[in-house]
Amino acid sequence: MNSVKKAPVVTNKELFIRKMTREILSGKWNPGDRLPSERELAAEFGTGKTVIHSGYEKLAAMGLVDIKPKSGVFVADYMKTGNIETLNAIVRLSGNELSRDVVTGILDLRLAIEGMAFRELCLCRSDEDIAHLRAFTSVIRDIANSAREEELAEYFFLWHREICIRSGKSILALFMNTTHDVSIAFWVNYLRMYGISFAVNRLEQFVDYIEARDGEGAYSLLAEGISDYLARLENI
Amino acid sequence: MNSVKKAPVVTNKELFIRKMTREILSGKWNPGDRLPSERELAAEFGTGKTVIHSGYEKLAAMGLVDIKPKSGVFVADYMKTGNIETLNAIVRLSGNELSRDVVTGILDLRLAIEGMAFRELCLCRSDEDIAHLRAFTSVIRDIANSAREEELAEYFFLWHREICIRSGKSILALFMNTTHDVSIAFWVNYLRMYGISFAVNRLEQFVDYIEARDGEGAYSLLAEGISDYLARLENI
DNA sequence: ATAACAGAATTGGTCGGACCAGATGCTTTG
DNA sequence: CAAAGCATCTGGTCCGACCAATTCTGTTAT
Repeated sequence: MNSVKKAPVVTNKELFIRKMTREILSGKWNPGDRLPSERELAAEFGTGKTVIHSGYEKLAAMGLVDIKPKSGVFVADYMKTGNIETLNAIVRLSGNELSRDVVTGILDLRLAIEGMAFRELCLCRSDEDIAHLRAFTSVIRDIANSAREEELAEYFFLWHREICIRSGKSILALFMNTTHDVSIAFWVNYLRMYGISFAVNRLEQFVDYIEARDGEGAYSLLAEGISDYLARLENI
Repeated sequence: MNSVKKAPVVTNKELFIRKMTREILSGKWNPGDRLPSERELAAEFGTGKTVIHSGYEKLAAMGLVDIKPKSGVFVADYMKTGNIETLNAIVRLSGNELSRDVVTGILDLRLAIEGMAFRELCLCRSDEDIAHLRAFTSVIRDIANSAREEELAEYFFLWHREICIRSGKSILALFMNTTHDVSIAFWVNYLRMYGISFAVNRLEQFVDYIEARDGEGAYSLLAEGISDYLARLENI
């Protein structure tokens, strides 16, 4: 667990992005507010204009900021006009501590998307699909005790993405990918709450349903698991 | 409200991005291929390294390219690791001509997400919600004949996004936003196929269902509309 | 007094070249 | 033959200058 990790150099660009993200998400600025010009901030940070510009571009990609060319940079109404990257930014900032509203929303979505994937997969599954999923599950079980928390969460994410890929509806997989950061935060929480062996057993139950082509069964298991998770959150 | 993003002058950066996007999506490069270094391309395009770097960053955000710091830039396996931005990039490049697979996938997703929003909204709707939606519908009807095709599509997109916003599940709205470009392409097609007045009448029917708190009715109308659209596509 | 207009100031967007540090690969060395 | 050392390659950051569109401001004409 010797996480020497990087962190040796924090660039001005990164510093600027972090500061603005924090200020915007904390509500220091309101949607519609005009932010300081690139030149002002460049002077304040003691850097060139390019650094600030590049940072603003990144913030715009996260949906936190609205750049009006030759006019100014404004705080976006990110809850209305934001995208999934915005959500990822929020998650990154708040670590694994998500508000219950956000968690509920995410899980509703997962149920909608992954539920559809389960149903489709049950209709079109091949023996090879089953074999692959079982092998995948075994791998997870094997590394369960040696892997780091986030690493394990990544595997669970990949397992469920595999469902979307093999369902034949590749768009669903693209959607799963966009929720990557959020999903990792969720799985870390989930694994802490239920324990690893419970979670792995769940995966095997899913495969059983898919093998039996029981789409409704798989869906119900997913729905039940999610509502139980939310109920536990209530009690905390 | 970003409607028209005309580029009066095509910058080198934009030129570079377009060229690479075209080459990657056309299959000239294969996933995993190493792309030319920033310096090489800078020389080829007769520009500085910053331009290429910034362009590569954009391509990475679109999920088309995988940047390995201090090592190289590689073509991403965008169909597996891409996100919705990738899809938007594809749509932008291919104009409004979408493959049937993509359209089907998108509509499945819309049904999953928006269907959930309709059901939720029917449970929690206020009189103010109804009034607002009716007013919105009227506005669309009024401008129907004077607005450009894309402009009108934008309004239909915003109307349906409003459903997600007012459903109370703000995450759903964020998801809708990420599919903006794709959705516009869809609506342009839809309006050509069914005509404007039919489409506007649909909106009013939805409001009627919401007012009656008939979530299943709204869902069925949406599902039936989508499957009819897909059936018509078959026949072309 | 007000409206229209010209030009100045301000804004984001682009650009090229310089420097940095990590990754790579070839050469030398034990 | 393998390991250490070093030259060279890579992307990442940064600066300062220039460009063009927008916005502000002060003047002029009605």
